[in-house]
Amino acid sequence: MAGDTEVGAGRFPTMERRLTPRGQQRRDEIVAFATVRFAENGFHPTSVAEIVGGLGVGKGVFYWYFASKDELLAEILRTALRSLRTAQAEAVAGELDPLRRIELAIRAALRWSEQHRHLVTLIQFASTDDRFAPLVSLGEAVAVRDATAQVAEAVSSGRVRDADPEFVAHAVLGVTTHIAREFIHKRGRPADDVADATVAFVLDGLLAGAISPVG
Amino acid sequence: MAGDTEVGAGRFPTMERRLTPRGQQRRDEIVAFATVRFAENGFHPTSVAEIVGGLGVGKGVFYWYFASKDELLAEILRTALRSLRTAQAEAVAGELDPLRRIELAIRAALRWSEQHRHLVTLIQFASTDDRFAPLVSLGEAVAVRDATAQVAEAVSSGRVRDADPEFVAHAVLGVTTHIAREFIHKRGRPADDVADATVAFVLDGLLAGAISPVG
Amino acid sequence: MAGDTEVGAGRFPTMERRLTPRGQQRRDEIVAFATVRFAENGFHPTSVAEIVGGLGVGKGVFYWYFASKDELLAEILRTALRSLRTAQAEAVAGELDPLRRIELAIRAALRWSEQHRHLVTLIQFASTDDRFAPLVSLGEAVAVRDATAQVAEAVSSGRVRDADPEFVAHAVLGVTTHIAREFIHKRGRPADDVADATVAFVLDGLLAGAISPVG
Amino acid sequence: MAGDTEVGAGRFPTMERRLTPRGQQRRDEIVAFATVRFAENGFHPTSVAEIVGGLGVGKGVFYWYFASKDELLAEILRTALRSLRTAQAEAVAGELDPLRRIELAIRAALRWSEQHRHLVTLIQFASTDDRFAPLVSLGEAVAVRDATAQVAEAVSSGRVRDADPEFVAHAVLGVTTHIAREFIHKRGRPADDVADATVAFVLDGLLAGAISPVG
DNA sequence: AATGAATGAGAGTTCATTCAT
DNA sequence: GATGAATGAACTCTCATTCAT
Repeated sequence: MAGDTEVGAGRFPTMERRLTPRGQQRRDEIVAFATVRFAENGFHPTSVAEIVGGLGVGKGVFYWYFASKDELLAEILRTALRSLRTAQAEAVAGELDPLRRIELAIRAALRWSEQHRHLVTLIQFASTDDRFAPLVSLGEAVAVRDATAQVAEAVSSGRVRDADPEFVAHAVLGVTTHIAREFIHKRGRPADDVADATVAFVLDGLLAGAISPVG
Repeated sequence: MAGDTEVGAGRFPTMERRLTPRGQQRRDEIVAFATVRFAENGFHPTSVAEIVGGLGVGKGVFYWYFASKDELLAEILRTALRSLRTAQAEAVAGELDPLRRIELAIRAALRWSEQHRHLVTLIQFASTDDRFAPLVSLGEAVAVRDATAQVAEAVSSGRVRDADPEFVAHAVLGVTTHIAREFIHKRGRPADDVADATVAFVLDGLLAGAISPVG
Repeated sequence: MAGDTEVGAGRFPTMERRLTPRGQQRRDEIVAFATVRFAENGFHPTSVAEIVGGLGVGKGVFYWYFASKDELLAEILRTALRSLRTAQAEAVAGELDPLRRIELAIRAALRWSEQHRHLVTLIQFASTDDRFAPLVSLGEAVAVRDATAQVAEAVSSGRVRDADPEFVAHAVLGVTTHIAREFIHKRGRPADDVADATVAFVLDGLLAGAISPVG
Repeated sequence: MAGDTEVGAGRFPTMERRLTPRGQQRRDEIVAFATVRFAENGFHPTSVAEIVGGLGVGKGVFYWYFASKDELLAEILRTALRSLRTAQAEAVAGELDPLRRIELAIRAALRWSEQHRHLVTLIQFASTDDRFAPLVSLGEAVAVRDATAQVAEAVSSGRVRDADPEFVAHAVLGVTTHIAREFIHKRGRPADDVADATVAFVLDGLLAGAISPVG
């Protein structure tokens, strides 16, 4: 994963402040609390007053740690995408087979989604807002780039049908994110079960393994 | 498409008002203008003042035709989802083969997305907002129900591998919507080209038709 | 006074809004009330809440008529400077003798200062704030330009000692504004009496007419 | 300069604190930095956070040395006015001729203005704010009182035309301060050149030394 | 049907000041 | 002496909505 630069570096510059352990803890509290509220209530409808009120602190505290409400969301997104990326990187570490890497990445994404449903909701919202969408795109781009490379390799070795690797990578991303929301979040299915079905769909589509051949 | 009831009937009650042709035109203007602004600027950041200002009318006009800003969005969504549904229904009309019906529905969805990118953006946003998400879910539910039925039929006739039809239907929906945004909206690819690749992915997954068998 | 263009046209664009007579009246009320408060309390210490509270109207009213608090001050300044300019222009109208024109302009300025002490205070404050100083400079520039021309003419006809006309014009401006504040505003002396002494000082300085010649 | 009492003793009581040399230096740094920021940015718009941030110290430092932001400005003003007064006193020391004393005081004021433009700006601002204006008035009063005495003496000896000495003193003050801002600060002219013209204007007005007598 | 005017709660943000460490 | 953290009132400004005309 060479060239993996920090995303969204230009916009929403992180507030650089020397923090004591107590300060760092406060900051984390704010992030955690805001993440839940943003996800459950929506970003715009959740006010700064609500956040600091919920934490029982003064308004100034918020602006001591974050330059703005936007910047807080940007930070949440950056952290979330980095976490997802890390989870996937760890899952595929050591695996050389491209198809297995894709499978492991899907499983990792679904497991991550199961554990971070609020972040998934926030990422989805962010991708609909012009100010935050680039952050999400950049975050996704890393995963897509990796998946694209695996597919390309599998295609060239003949183990995957001839298809545009980038297109296929996005198709996999689309399946995975939608399935996570629909089956893991809405219906509470276990990530691992959902992953089996997702991997099957991604590898075989509708037809492969069907009893009677297509007309 | 039996059982197709009007979605979201309870909430956001449509303002029933007898409108003159001139009045209907005004109303349509508002809907059209607001759709674009909501999609480009975001729903929350777009104010009613901006909408009426952009149309050069007074604020009263807005509230003459719509009970609230929320209700306007609800109406846009309802109309949009109905339009998509209609496009798909027309596309599959007369076709009896379940796999062909699915293919045609995908193609119709992509073509519709190409022509209504603002609505696609709005639908995506709406699904992240608790107040509007049910509307979207209900709208999607119709398409999913139909696709589920087709898949079930195809599975029972052995033409599709044994899989949970509803899961597969959602997988198809996930692929289609993500691909529409990524390739049609962001990159401006023609819907028909994208549709070919999408259908291939949905039917064959990664493996089918590969040269060398999987290890 | 050819070339007399509207000052400060670029910054602080006036909010163009069609106003009903009632609206115009409201707007004027705000201007009048704010002028007094700004002058007595200071611009920064006077809040918008104080203004609307004092008028017994809602906060929105302020922003219906003015884009911002800054813009309101800019408008007050523009109006004030235009009023002063007009008063001076009317005072010198028809007079051809350059020295008499200067005298009449001084008298007009002092009389105007007597009647608009709040505006004088505001102009002085504005000239200390980078955002508003250009407005004041531009306003003054008109008067200075005119005075400079009169002085130049008087110098060339030998009726005024050889001096840099622009410098002298500013010197006259400096005397007049300071004297207005010190004697008319602080001590409440009548403008006309003060004007006599001011004119005498400007024309004669300390020495002219002294009994014994300077050493 | 008998009767020269410390001005503004009642308000803004100076924080009496025994300071180490290091402490005194810190304090001076704050004064110097704040003076520039107050002058360039405005007093109200410049926050304490900005000042301590610019010096790279914590907020506590500020409040260790100054009771409040207002008190800091008061101190800056007091120091500035004392400095100006001292400069003038030194300039006229030993000179007995009243007209020469006035001339020397003007020259000293202009030279001081050239070297302390930020302070000049601050003094001007302070005189527009009710809380600080008395400080400035008191500071000016000293100079005016002295000038008034000189003028009175010159008038009684017949070397200056019969005029209200206090009025004339203020007229001189008005010319001098305005000219300093306009020609020294804005246009960067050398103080000594400007002083020549200022003294000429003050002594001769427009007319003295003109070629042809006034009509 | 439509307008301009008004509302006022509430938004995000700032800031002088205080305080525990 | 000095820090980072915290306070919370006050600030400017926005906005969905209502209403008299």
